[in-house]
Amino acid sequence: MRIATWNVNSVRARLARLEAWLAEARPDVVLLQETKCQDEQFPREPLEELGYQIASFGQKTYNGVAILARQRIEGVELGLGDERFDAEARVISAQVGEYLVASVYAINGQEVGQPRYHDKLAWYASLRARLAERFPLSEKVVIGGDLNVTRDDLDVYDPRAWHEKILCSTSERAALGAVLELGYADGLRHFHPAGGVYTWWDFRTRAFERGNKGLRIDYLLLSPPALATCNAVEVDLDARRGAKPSDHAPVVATLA
DNA sequence: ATGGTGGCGAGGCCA
Repeated sequence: MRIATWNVNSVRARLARLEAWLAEARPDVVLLQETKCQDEQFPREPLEELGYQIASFGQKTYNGVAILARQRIEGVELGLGDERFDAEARVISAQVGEYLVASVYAINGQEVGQPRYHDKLAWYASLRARLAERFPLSEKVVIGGDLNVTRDDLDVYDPRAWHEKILCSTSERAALGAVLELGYADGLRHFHPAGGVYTWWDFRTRAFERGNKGLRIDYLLLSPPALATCNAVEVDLDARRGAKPSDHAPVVATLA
């Protein structure tokens, strides 16, 4: 069983890359973020032809999350159950076989201290409450997403440049830490404890091409039973190379 | 401090 998370930065703009990646990597479950389209615009047919069922929670222009799975997707739930945030399509969850999975796209926050930064911290508290209420840690839970926070400086190519900047501030890291403290393992860090493994590289500074000047802001969070069956978590850097990539690379967990 | 690129959708917003 392989479960992946990938911020594709528009599922329509990325369709050819997504199709090629699915055909080659053949993950069993894919948790997508930033699909950037309404559900009726979601390119279902070409992905169904590759053998995937689809559950999507989209909106016009921004955000959007989805679950692709090679087996039945059941019990789909949308949002956090929090009216302050559910106008934005940022969370979808479902049962896929023995796994309870969620695809999560955290608020970016724009800049430390800005209104959206405070929204982000409030959103994180809501996410934590939702997980505590609806995601039993005794189950095999896998939460994948662009969480838009580095866990610590091991996730930052240049910690001095990013010190207390957006994605790296102490309060954001504490908000993510409070989610992990529910009892989730940080899958990628678990298998790469030394850090230096990144998942996002800024287009604007050509941060990938200039030499892996990235951050790790994408996660696979594993409940204890999921961690117990997990053999590896890796970043697929090939998906960040070549023509028309997303600015994020997929993260893939291999589970027994 | 600013701007750099990319996506959406048709000018500016967001990342």
